[in-house]
Amino acid sequence: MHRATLEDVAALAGVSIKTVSRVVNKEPNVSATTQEKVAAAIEALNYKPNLSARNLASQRSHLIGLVYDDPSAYELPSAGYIINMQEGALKACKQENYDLLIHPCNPRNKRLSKDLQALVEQARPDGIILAAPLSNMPKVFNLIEQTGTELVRLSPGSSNGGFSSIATNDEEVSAEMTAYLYSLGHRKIGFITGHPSHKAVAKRFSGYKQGLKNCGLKFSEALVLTGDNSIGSGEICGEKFLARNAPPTAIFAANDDMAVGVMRSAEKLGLKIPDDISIAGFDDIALARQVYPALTTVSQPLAKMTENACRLLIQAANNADRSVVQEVIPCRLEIRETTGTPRRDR
Amino acid sequence: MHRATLEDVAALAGVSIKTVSRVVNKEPNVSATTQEKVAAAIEALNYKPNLSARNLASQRSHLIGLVYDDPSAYELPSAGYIINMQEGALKACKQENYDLLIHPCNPRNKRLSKDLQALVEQARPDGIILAAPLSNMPKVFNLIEQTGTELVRLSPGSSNGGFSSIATNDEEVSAEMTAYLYSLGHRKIGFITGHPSHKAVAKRFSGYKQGLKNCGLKFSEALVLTGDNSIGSGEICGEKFLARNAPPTAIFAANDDMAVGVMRSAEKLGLKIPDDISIAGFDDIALARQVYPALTTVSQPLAKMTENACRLLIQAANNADRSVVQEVIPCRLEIRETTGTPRRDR
DNA sequence: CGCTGTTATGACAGCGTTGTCAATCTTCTA
DNA sequence: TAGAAGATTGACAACGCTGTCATAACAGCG
Repeated sequence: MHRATLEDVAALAGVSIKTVSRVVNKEPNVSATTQEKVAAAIEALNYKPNLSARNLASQRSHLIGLVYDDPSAYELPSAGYIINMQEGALKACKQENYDLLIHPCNPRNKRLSKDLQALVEQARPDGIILAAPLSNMPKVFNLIEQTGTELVRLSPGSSNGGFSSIATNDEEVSAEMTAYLYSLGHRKIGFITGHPSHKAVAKRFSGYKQGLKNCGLKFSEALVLTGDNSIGSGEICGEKFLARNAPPTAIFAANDDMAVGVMRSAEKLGLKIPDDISIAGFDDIALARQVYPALTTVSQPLAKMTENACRLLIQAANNADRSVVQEVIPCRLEIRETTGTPRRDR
Repeated sequence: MHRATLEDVAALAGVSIKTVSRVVNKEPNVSATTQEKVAAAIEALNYKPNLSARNLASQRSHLIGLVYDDPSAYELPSAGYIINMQEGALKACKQENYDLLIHPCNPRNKRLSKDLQALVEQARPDGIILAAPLSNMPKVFNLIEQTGTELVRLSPGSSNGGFSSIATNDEEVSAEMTAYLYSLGHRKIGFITGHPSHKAVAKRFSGYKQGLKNCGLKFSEALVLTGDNSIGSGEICGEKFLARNAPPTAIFAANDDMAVGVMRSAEKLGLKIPDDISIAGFDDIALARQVYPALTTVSQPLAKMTENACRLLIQAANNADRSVVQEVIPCRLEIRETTGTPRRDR
């Protein structure tokens, strides 16, 4: 099955291939009548530009690479996270006539550098989106920078002046969640922090402290336990909190998995959620909606983040405009069923 | 940053570009000494072939399209499903030096045809993998066939002679699960079937019937309820079953979501799983491992399926060998904690 | 030693675009 | 109305590779 080329269209429209190319690419300085003739010919022949030829001639690949932690190396709950990121990136790519290359990779693997180099040097995407936690590994983003490929980091732990990034307001929204718990009547709000390597967790913790301060509560080390981001660790921390004589009336966990763990520990003790204990998480993973009662949490605008990142990269590819952009997109409190007014008698 | 081309390598090695091309593509008839010289030059210049140029010249895109139902149009639990499919396809692509284009699409959208046409005619992948349930829509696969793009259908409801496909043994493994419940001592095994449009569900139901037969139990309509594949419908069916005077001692649901619904209904009634009631699902979604107790289910070799599909397509692209292959990959029983010996006193 | 058949190598023409630059045609200004 | 400025169009050379075909080198044979 033969596919129409510029030449075919040009012949039918009675113009040169360059003029057709101009119409296809919406370049200026083509008369209205010519445009119509060409458009008709394109329609008649169902002409679609050949991407390989276009890419070769224009020295661009019209490809964006989305690089993230390989989920098959872990437990699977991160799937929803990845799908959300893909969704946003796909949306932007589709609109801009780009294609998306997904590239899960395992940072614990020694071949990581080779692997990334393969992406950059083989497929040669016009830009790369680097998701957390990879976005916080200098080894990774320096490698990409060296190749000269445009880069946007997602949720960077610390803003590095040299790179564009899209971040969320983890700290502020954590303070907001704390204030929300306060507003329900809670005065003893426990916090479960997570693995320290996860930069976002540190921000959430500091947001919690700020939130207490804003409400006029004072921070107490006794109300903080440390987990490792897993459901199991949340369960253990939950048990510790709830075994106390005067346990907190609300527990805010730095991620959803740990919050679900706390829910399990409460169920085991026969406590009623949220009457006996309010629980809040962070991330809004799919599980947060699937547990019963549904978990109050913070949802991150993941799709929006990758979408904007894509747009940034495509813009840079178009303009050769290498300005550094650092955007912050706010998270949203997702109030569901695990938070409520504390019991009078506690 | 200038990238080495064939010409650069050829100059350094003192041969023609065609010879370098031969070495790169492992074509025959290059002397050992020449090969070494060229290999050294490639190494020295860190030469990587330009895919656009290669694709343009060879009339192939070295791209595989993975087409599946858009998860953002639904609830999100399907994320794990998609990630698994991507995983297998990525593995095969990486090995064969192909790239993967992911293409979620919404079959309820009127622009579906346009959308698929855009994929086929713009990106021009060398092959397309069509996931269920899209793989069962003639409108969809006929459209792709018309474009002449190589196609593999995943889990086709009915084998259509004209297309290659990768399927699972849903029927057999459902019989196996039924037999497993029998072997635990269950003699009254309920089944919850799902939305009839889901072809796989019908196969699972018929497998259940076959399983009963194999065990010498006789099938009874009274032990079958119909849900709609959702958690909620599973909960309702569970309530109906468990409210009976002599409820089944085991319930096998046609998918995990409904099985989780049954778990909820049992919990509400204060029943202990698996002592009071055994529950089994099908799919092995992430949630199956996250609920407590963990759900006994059937896991589908999704990654393996897409991996093989990819291989098939790439082979076809290489050989111009258009033979139709219909492969069946067996599922695995995932025995976890929701199934056990039935109580004596029931 | 000349002939044939095989192996090894290179020259060169595409592949279907885009980018550059020159040519032509209009329109406007003085 | 000549000349300048701008708008419109096309010729042609890249882009970096693969495929085809011609040629060169070399072996085996009578």
